[in-house]
Amino acid sequence: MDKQKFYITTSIAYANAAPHIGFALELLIADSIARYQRLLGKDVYFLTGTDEHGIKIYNTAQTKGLSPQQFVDEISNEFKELASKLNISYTDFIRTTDRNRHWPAAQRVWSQLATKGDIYLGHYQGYYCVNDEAYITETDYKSGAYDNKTVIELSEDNYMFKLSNYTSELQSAIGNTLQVVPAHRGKEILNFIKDGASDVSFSRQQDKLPWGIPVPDDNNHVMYVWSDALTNYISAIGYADDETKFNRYWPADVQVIGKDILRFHAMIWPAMLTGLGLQLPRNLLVHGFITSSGQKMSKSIGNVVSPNDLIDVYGVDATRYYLLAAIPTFDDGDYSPTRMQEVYTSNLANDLGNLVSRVMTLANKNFDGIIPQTPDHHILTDESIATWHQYFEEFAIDKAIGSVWEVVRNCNAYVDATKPWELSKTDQNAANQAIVNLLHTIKQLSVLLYPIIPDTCNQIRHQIGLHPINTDTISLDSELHASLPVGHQLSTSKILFPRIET
RNA sequence: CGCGGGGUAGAGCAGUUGGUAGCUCGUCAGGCUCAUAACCUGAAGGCCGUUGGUUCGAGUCCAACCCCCGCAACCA
Repeated sequence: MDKQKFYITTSIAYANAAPHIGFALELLIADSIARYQRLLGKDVYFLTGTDEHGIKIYNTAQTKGLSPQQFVDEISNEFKELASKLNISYTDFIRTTDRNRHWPAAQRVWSQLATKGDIYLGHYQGYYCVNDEAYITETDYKSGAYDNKTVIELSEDNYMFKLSNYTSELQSAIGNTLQVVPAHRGKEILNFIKDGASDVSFSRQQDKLPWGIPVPDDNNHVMYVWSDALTNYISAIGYADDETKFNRYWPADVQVIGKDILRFHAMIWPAMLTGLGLQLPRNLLVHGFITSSGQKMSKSIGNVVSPNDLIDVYGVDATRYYLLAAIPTFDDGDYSPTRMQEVYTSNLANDLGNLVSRVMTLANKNFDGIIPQTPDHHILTDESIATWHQYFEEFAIDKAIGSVWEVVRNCNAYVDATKPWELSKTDQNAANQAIVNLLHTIKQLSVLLYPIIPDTCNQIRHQIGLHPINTDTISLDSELHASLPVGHQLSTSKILFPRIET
């Protein structure tokens, strides 16, 4: 295997509730990057998964009368179903309850850090809610949410991780060996640790947290979230049991996360890796949150948007398009039914769908769908292709899509400018030429948009008589530049995005 | 209090090193008929948060202030 590797991860979703649209966004960002990298011919390893330990899960399972394992099996499946419904091209799905792959790796990480002296027995001081049987944060406590419950302040033995030892390493890594995208998120972290990072607790007492990975050599303790969940990124690729695989794929090229878990991924995780003597992930891509009609999504407001509902009404690709194109990749974005309808109708049905439809009809009417000549004009310029590449390399998915849409609009303008239906009355050859030029561009679009709306791209390719994109064998250059051969037969035309009335 | 982000046409956003303010959607008016009543062209619409400063000239630099959002460490 001489292909260049590309390792990309999403965060692992916490398996205590049904999938949220925010996680759909994260899956899609990662998926579009993974697909793009495959177009470049790389051997892409795309990891996602679920985080299945912790007191919340333990308690929720009890409430439902299920064992914790039964419960997380169910939830984990829901996440897998969402991923397949969204057409996510992941290559691996890691679960933190996986005792064959994950536990040994997490325990190995622990032992190595302990041997190095980075883990010590210290004290956790904080709040604990007796009713919920859960540790809570000071912020939670002060928020008022626990006013009716019994909250005690406690101090107990916990294993701590010497994050404080790694302050200077983190400071020199962020923005260099570890790129935080967008860069201002990195600044946020640097600012935060400028007076030094504090140690974090790595374990909880087994009697209070019965659902987790045992700490090596101490039965009274169970791993707390950081040492457990963060290691998924290396446990999945064989940190404990497959050195060859591990050496091939680590370090990760991109780790996609939400802004809520930035600190853990930009501080604790790189510190752990440094302690283990491993390289840091090259990029940490931080996306924002989705608001619902301008408001924070919350159950109490009742404005939570389910990714499944969107897919049911608009289809996978329209959902993918909305989340990737209409939500800025690096910032918060808004979802509203009105905007969804607008984006669907305007961009997908009118711009793209109608373009394909009108060109197919022209091709059938003018030369029975049999390609009569080769293109002589490029609507898609090399410059546009370069821009597309650049945005994908920068992970600015929304901008990459925007650059392609310019081409779509240029195609529509080109149809109107050349007027093949009029030309054909006086100069059939010129009319055919314009149509061939358009078909060639549509073929190119089916490649450029593949990372975003893969099904649609393959449908377009089917209509113009081409095989689906096969990223195992693709050569991006020839796929983009080779024209449909003279004599090539197009297939039948079909509406890509039917109008949806609401 | 502190740190980070943001305040630009009705809405959502771009605006590189300072030099006549752009894009998408929406609105209005034309054009076209190949197409999913789709497409194309044009127009209207902005004291670029406020005030002061630097400059021949600032959305773009400096200062102060106002408003919105996030973070404020164990939230899995």
